[in-house]
Amino acid sequence: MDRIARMQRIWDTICDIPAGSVASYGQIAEIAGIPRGARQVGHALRQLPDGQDVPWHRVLQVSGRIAFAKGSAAYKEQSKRLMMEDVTVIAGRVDMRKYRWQPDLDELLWKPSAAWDEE
DNA sequence: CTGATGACTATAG
DNA sequence: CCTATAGCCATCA
Repeated sequence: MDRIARMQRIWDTICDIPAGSVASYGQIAEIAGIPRGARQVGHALRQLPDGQDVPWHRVLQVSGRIAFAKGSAAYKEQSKRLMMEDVTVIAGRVDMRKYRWQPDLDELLWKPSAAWDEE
């Protein structure tokens, strides 16, 4: 799997996160078929071109914290977007137990590109 | 090839 | 809860 395909799968997986839910970098990596690829998810998002419909703001650290430095422009933007989806953000933190995305088997089967077709 | 880096994570104190 | 450490792994100089 080359660099482009990996990015594409990461973006595709993030696009599956429903509004009002969030996921961690590691969770996205795992679903995209890249175990221990949390940093690669961050890397793919860093390269994300503007004007794309990828809901990058729904991706948080496993602790529920926003990955950007508190007060930075990106931090504010992400916080704002989450609030717009009725996700409560307190001091840059989200309650993962409440908002964490939990795709069921059907949802995964519906998008085979994600979980098992790695070759 | 080697070492540094980073939108990460798990663990220990 | 926070910091420090140690793994992690694709990229890049």
